[in-house]
Amino acid sequence: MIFSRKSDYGLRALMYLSDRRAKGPVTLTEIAERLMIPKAFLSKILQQLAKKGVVRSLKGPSGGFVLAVEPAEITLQEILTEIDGPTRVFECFATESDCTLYGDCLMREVFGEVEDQIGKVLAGYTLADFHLTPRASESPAKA
Amino acid sequence: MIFSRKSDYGLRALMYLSDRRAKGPVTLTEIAERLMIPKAFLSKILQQLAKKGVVRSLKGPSGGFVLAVEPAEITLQEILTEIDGPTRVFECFATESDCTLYGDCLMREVFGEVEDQIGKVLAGYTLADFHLTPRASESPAKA
DNA sequence: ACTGAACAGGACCAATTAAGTCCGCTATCC
DNA sequence: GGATAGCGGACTTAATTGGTCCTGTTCAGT
Ligand code: FES
Ligand code: FES
Repeated sequence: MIFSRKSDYGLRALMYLSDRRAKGPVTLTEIAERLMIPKAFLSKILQQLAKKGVVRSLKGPSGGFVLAVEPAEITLQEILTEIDGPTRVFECFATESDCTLYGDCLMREVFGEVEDQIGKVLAGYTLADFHLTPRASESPAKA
Repeated sequence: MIFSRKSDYGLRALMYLSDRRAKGPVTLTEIAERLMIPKAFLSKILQQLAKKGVVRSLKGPSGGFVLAVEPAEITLQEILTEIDGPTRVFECFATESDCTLYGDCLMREVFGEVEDQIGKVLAGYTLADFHLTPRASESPAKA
């Protein structure tokens, strides 16, 4: 699996925050319950995203998390990289006498290409493209 | 890491076999030593490739492994799939009430696209494109 | 100031998967 | 029939991922 469960959780949490930004901070507990994500684990993920500036966290009563970026301004690639770190494609273990160690093994080129293609796809989507349960639930905020 | 160490080992072993096919079977021991791969582990990998028909194994004295396909006829994608299984990109854990579970979440589309792109790159190379130590060593077979 | 609601962060544990080993078995060549 | 080479299943170890816990710290409301 290229992307971890952590990414799944984080991404969905961001969708949730995206959907209800402008409604004030949302608590960890709410997100975790609604999205069926282990609370303590999600806490870590959001902390991480907070440090990267993707979300902002407010302490104290009536605190919680709010999205700190415009949904249309952050790409899927950025999100997944913040959560999982850069996508490592392949690491060669060749030592002297195997492969073209001294220089220009084709492998490096091939896997670089793979990495680029992945990046290109992911950079083509922003958080604004994604929504949770677009047809069900929700309070009638705009309807 | 998308591709495992197993893939690295297997791929390099295939390069090795590719370079010296037509020189008769090569023993596991030789490959393992030359390529600095744990012998017992490489054994498993080659067994697996033998079952898939990528290499052929000959038992007994003067046995060993030979490539069973034309290097130009097998793509990188095929090789890596035989070794690591299909590349899984993402698995969503959404349950009722998160995401568009009921149907058409964009995620599925995005990650399908990623998978396609990876496949496309890897399918563009064949084993014939790769060689070990092209400039060093080797007996003067064709030189 | 005090209380209680929230997040912060470090240490820790559990589950899964990847990597690697062992050993008795089978086929083959001479 | 013995030495040589691969087979295959069970096993162990190491690494990564997923997840918990507990002790802070911050802050709104009183
Ligand atoms: S096979 Fe690893 S660098 Fe070429
Ligand atoms: S976020 Fe998982 S299916 Fe949509």
